[in-house]
Amino acid sequence: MKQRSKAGHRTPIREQQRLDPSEREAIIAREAVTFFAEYGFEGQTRELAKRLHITQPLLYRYFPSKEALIERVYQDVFVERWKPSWEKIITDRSVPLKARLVRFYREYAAVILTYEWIRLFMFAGLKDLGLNARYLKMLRERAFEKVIEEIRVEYGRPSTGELPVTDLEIEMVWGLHAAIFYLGVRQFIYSMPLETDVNSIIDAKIATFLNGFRSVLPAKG
Amino acid sequence: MKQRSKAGHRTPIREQQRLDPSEREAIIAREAVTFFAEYGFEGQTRELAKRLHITQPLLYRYFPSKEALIERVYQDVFVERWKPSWEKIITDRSVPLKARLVRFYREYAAVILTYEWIRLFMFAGLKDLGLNARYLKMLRERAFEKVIEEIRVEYGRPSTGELPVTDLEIEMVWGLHAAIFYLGVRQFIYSMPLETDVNSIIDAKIATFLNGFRSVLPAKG
DNA sequence: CCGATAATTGATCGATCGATAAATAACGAT
DNA sequence: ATCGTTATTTATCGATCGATCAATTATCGG
Repeated sequence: MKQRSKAGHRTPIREQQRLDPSEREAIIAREAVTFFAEYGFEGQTRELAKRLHITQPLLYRYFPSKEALIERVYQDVFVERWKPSWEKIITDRSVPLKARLVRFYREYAAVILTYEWIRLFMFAGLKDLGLNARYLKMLRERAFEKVIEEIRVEYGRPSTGELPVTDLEIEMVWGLHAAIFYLGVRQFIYSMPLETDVNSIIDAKIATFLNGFRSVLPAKG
Repeated sequence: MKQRSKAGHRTPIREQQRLDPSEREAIIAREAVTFFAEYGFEGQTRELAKRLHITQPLLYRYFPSKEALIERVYQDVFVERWKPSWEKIITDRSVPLKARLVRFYREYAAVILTYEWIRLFMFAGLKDLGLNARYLKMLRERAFEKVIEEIRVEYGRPSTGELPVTDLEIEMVWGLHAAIFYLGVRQFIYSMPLETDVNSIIDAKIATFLNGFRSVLPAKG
């Protein structure tokens, strides 16, 4: 009782049937991102195949196992979406510090405050795997510590090379990160629409962040 | 190949066997909390039974379905652990405002910053169900709006009865809540131990929160 | 138009899940 | 002691899961 074409005869309607392997693989990976973001990693491969209008065994021609497909999702979302240019934005001292932070956090927020990113990151964390710890370690090294260094320089304090980042300083940065991340949690996990513009909130948070940071800065060297 | 008693003969060791239904039910519910917090709601009933040293069908004598058991977990964690005294703490004007907030948020944090609470709340959110939205609606009415009202009074502004809570004000409270909640996420979802004392962080957050709140207060009435 | 290649499907396996019913055995009352 | 109640276990069902393999058919070069 198939209905490949409407009236039994061949229809001119283009129903793409056989695709190039590379194209099919990309389509599967793309759909897997939104699928696992919605249902979690226990989402069934049959359901994913249904969304793709293909049969479930076809998935296994392109990915050796469900776990391999999930790894691909991790790669596409958490690795590929990281912009190396962010690190340049933070350290570009031809731009005023506050403007740099605003630009970085706005761009970063635009990437992570999506249905896929937030939910997949949370699903991964609850499943453990250490993926989150690895990602946040990178985030700390490539972004957070640079932010602290730039603030130190701005206020004429010793470099993080001389005096390592303090617990209080890193905690301040975590607090800012928490505020932004939580906007995504409210939207995409709690299903509570935000009543205020995200960029406005970010700007305000950065302002109070910079203000509060002065009280945790190490003494002048 | 059972080993009910060590050497085949009846041992004097007290191996509680038959329990009062009320007691057994309580034990099951208690273990279900930590079990589902660890594995999520897709955790298998057979695994839960193994932890309880009982057989899986016994669970169905006390709970008609797995879903009913999960509902019980929600009740025990998100409803039973709410302390009505918190609302009194916030509104007790014989105590200075800042001291009230510190006390409330410390006590509240002590309840929600646990492995069970944080993870179950997140699992529930990802599964939807509307539980989170319901809980946060209650949190907003019973706590957040009271906090705002007290700050309004402190600074001689119109009551929330006259002038409803503004988006900016509620956003400030969300920010404070986010900072505290995220401490739990870091610990119990990302498995990243905190390097700073929680109460110290809360105190600091409240200080900057109160400071920042003045800039979003409505004009004097 | 034809034949080879391979993308896709149909059929199915083995394990695992929530749930049910009947059998067993622990405990209190008499 | 023994008898009835019922907490608990044993056995099992039906559905569903990830995964495998052989059959099918769309597509392209000649």
